[in-house]
Amino acid sequence: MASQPETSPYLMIRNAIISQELPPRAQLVESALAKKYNVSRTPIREALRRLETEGLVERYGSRMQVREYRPEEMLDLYEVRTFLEEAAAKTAALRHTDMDLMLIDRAHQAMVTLDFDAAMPAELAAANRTFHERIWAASHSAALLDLLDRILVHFIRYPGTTLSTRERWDRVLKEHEELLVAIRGRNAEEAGRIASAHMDEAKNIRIQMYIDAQEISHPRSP
Amino acid sequence: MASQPETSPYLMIRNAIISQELPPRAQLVESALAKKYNVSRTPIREALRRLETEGLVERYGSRMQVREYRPEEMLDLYEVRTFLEEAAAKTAALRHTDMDLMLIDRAHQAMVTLDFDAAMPAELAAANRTFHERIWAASHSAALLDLLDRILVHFIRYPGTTLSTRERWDRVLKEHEELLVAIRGRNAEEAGRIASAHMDEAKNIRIQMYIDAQEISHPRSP
DNA sequence: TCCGTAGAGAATGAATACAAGCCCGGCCTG
DNA sequence: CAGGCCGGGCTTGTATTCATTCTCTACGGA
Repeated sequence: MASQPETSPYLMIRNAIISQELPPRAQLVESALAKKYNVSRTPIREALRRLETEGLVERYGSRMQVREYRPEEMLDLYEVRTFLEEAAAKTAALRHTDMDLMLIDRAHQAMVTLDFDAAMPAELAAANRTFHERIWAASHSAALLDLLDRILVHFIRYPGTTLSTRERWDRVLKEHEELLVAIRGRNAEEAGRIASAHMDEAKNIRIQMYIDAQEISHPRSP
Repeated sequence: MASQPETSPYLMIRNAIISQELPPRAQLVESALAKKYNVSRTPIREALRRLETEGLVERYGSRMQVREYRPEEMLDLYEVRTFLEEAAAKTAALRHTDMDLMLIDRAHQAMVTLDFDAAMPAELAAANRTFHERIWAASHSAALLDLLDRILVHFIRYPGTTLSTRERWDRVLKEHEELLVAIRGRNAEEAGRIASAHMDEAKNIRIQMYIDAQEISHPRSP
């Protein structure tokens, strides 16, 4: 099976979790993983510990398994992310340099010129992610970046994107534009307000996606 | 030297860093630490990795050393903590249960009845910490608690407390009282505003403490 | 038939052994 | 004398072996 040690066990296990090859509640047995990835237990242990501190893996006693999210955790994650995005927008408004503005603007222009119909969903998501990343960077706060990294790890486990309709995409562009203007004008309160509302929308779409998924798997009326 | 394996190498190294026994930029050599704590390199490695993800230890190439904070990082940490405390207060206002309120109130009463002059600074700090922890708990957000844990790790490395004068202590009590009222009234915006202002004060005191320390070690006029 | 216990097996935790890379110092040459 | 190259030792990374704990199963007795 897997034989070339191209990447670290950490990344391989991480990818296996994200791709659901290792589904939630899957048992993570060191010796089995060691055999699968053709390394000894030592690097596997290290990878599992790291994944544990990231929160992708959980221990029950001494056994470890892939962490399973409950629906209400998704809500928590979105709410906390909303607070962090608000904080990043406020701080970016106060601390940004001209170079930061240029980078944010470029990311914004890249989104504007993207052809929604021709682009893959992953491309849309990546462009959107870049825009947000550049705002985080403009906050020049290592502590804030650290927390954002930590919280965003959990988002990669949710499939799909909240940018799937043209209507939503256009609204995102508009809100990004407003956010950019507020940051450029060093209007921290306004930037924070816009960022917060922006994330709230994403949260609501996510909730709707979840409800729809539930309806499909457990239809109320046949 | 250190011979009884009472606690984990992780905690022992951590304490050594906090107590400055291992000062900033101290080289962390696995074999040396293993010998010092009478364990093999394996648990030492594990401890170092964990401390690395916590941000207390940093790697330069493959070598590891105790992380050194620059003054502006302290500011970042306080600002981010302020955002998180604001978020926790807002969320606690919305989500608290009656039990949460009782616990917060008890922590508050414990602070009120503490005799400022008789108490040790560590006692004052601990009582204050408990009050804040109960508010975090009342947010019922695991994600928020996780981020608070992560950011607060860095605060333990700063010596002293911002509660050293009676005037400050009384003001803290007053603000806690207001915060408690806002949370009880489920007034999220007000609670967030109070918590934010409360942390801003602590930040400013911290900055003043830093300036004073600088003045002493590098006096401007002899 | 069900409960309790004992034992075997497997999993993690720790220690030791082995491999590879890096840095530093000394030596040699231009 | 200066600069570059080579070698040795130290440090981290990985593998392997040993110890301990925990669970699951099977058997025996009430």
